[in-house]
This record gives sequence, structure tokens and C-alpha cells, in this order.
Amino acid sequence: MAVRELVRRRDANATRAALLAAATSRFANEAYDSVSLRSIASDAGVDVSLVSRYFGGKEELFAAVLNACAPPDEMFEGDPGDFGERIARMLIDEPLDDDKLSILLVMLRSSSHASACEAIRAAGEERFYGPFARWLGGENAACRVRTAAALMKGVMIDRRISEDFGMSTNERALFRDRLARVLQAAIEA
Amino acid sequence: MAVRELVRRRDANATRAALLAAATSRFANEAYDSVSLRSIASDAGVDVSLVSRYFGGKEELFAAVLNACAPPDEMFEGDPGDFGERIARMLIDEPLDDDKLSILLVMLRSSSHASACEAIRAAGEERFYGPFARWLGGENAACRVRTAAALMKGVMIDRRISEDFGMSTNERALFRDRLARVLQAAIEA
DNA sequence: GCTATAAGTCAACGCCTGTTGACAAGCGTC
DNA sequence: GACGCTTGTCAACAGGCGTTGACTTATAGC
Repeated sequence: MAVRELVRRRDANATRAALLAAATSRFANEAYDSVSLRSIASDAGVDVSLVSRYFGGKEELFAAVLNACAPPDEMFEGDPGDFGERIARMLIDEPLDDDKLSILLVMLRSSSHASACEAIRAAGEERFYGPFARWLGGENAACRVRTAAALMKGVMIDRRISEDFGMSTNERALFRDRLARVLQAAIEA
Repeated sequence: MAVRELVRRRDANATRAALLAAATSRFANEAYDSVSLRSIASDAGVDVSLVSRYFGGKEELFAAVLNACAPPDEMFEGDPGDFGERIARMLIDEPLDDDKLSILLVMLRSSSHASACEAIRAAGEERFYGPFARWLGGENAACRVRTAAALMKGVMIDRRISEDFGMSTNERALFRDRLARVLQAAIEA
């Protein structure tokens, strides 16, 4: 969690970046109200007050996190025919703390927080649905993208509730296969 | 929000029930940490202290809410061949505050709260996945159920973020159709 | 090396939270 | 009608929260 280097120099940009990284990690793992500025500052190795100083406040920090999330371009590469397979494997077998999942994680963790919804909606459109739909192309791309994204988010939630989905290895393999097929069906024209 | 009757009589069971109903509504709409006992007590029209007295504390109240959620049997009736259509219509067109969605809503709203996960997992198994799988039957029912449920939860999240999914009426109809097809694919053997 | 300024710390604030124990009021029972 | 148990209110608590302003310290430029 210690995002800040051990040997520190006074560097506002680096501190800002450390705070942003710490905040991204926290907001990707807990809901808005669960995340305290003190925990973020602690992760970054600085005082709480710097958060308000550098970002303005908690809401602005959250917005900054959303804006700092890069579109997960790796998802939107290669043959769309492999999409289901690729994403299913990622969602079920790979660690969830990868940067390319940040945007989706942050979106879903704080989706219940009313005052964050508009920022989430905008960032989601710009940094996920948009690039996704452009890559996919074809008719009703937005609609297909939404369906696939909903499924992805649901799976991420379940994975948080029980790491292995409460399944045996065999069951998980079956689940992965089904997920791959259904994801593929979601995006197909 | 005023769950309590206006003309009140001293009735511990009724008060308990009012608190439970208010809590269910709150936990179905906000994340665990966002829900305050004072807001629940206020909805029920009684003092905060009664929450701790009747349920023990916040965690126990949350557990009681989960245990009080009835399995949404109406979902698990009729022809499984209509499942996708029925559920898609429900998720996209009907209000989300229906009792039969409580269990799923509560599960997903607080899924990020680490200490609630075990209770959520257990309640989900007993009150949703279990009945769902028994109704569905066939091979790998659990796996098929999980896939469909994940998609349902994802759609519920997106609906919270933007009421109309940021879609026109036409797009929403297309989305509903696609969702119906993909949900059906999720549960099919 | 000294100084001005940026960077970071510290302490305090007002507010809200969950929880607790003392108190008041309703209600059934004798 | 008075008693006693139940039901509900009230006030206070300790602790955490976000935010603020005054303070200290490091560092870059001269």
C-alpha cells in the first residue's frame, strides 16, 4: 500500500501522483463513504491535509481518480471474435487489481453513492463505453457494449463477495466457458 | 419513507418490523457505510437507540435484513423459456424498489464492505441462488444461475448510475431485447 | 551561505456516527 | 386506581470524518 517511495524528496507532482494512485486503489476496493482521506494519505505517506490542499476535497479527488483512469485499451484489441474468451479469463483467473480494471471497479464500488453518479456516468462513457463501442463498431454498438459491461460488473461483484465464486476448480472452469460464450453473445450483432 | 403508522401504539413487534422494513429499504439503496442508524430510525419514526436495543447493533441489523429478504419466488415460476423476456422487462421497465429485488439489491450495494461479505454470500446462496437453481434444474444449474445473476446485478448497477441507461426509448427497447436473449443464453443448458 | 518560497506537518474545528445508560411514559394486571 | 413491566425518549459518550489555518522545514536561486 505504500505508494510513496521510502526515501522522499519534496516534490509536489510526485506527491500528487502518489495520492492519486493511493486514492485509485482505495476507491477501486471500497465504496465512496468507506474510503477515508486519512487512509489515502497514509498509503501515500503524507498528511491528510494535503489531499484537500491538492485536490480541493474528497469529491474532487474522486473526480480526479475517474479522470485519471486510462481507457483499458488492451481489452479493445485483437479479434472481437475472441472477446468473450479473453475477458472471461481475465475476470475469473487474473487478479482484479490490474490498472485496466480500475475504471470499472471504481464505477461499480461507488455506484450507490448518489452524488457521484453523474461523474461516474460521464467517466464511464468517455473512458470505457466509448472506446469499447468504437472498437466494436457495427450496428447498435452502444447497446451491445452495455450488455457486456453489465455482465462484467456483475461478475466482479460476485468475485468480491467470494473470491472463488464458491466453486470448485471444475465448476469454475465451466463458469468461465459459459461466461465466455455469454459475453460473446452480448457483443455480437 | 415513513414506514411507521401515524397513529402509533406501543408494540414492540410492530416497531421491530418497521425498523426492519426501513433498514431493508435503506440497505437496498445505499452502501453499508452510507446507511446511518439514525436515518433508519427516522424512517421508522422511532429513536435511534431502539435499533441497538432490538437488533444488537448495525451489523446484526444488516444480517437481520438479509435474513428477512424473502426468496423472489415470482421470478422462479412459469416457463424457463420465458425467463429472459420476463426478467429483462422487470429490470428495465419496472421500478427497482420491488420487494422481490431486495435481496439482490442489498447484496450488491454492500458487496464492497468486507465484513459483510460472508453474510451476503450465505444469504445469497440460501435466498437466491439456491431457489433459482432448484427451479431451473438440469446440469450445472448453479453455474448457469450465477451467470444470469451476475448480468442482472450489472444491469441494476447501471440503472442506478443513469435511470434510463442514457438511452433513447428505441435504444432501450433494443437493449431490453438483447438483454432478454443474453439472459436466456445464460441459463440455457 | 542566506533567503524566499514551496512542501509538508500539526492541531483544532464542527459534524456525524454507533452505542450506552438513565430516565419518562404507556399499558396490562391485579 | 395503583403497581410493575414494557416500550420509547433523551442526553451523553468516544471516536472518526472532512476541512482549515497556523506553523515548521526543506529546497532552489541568488
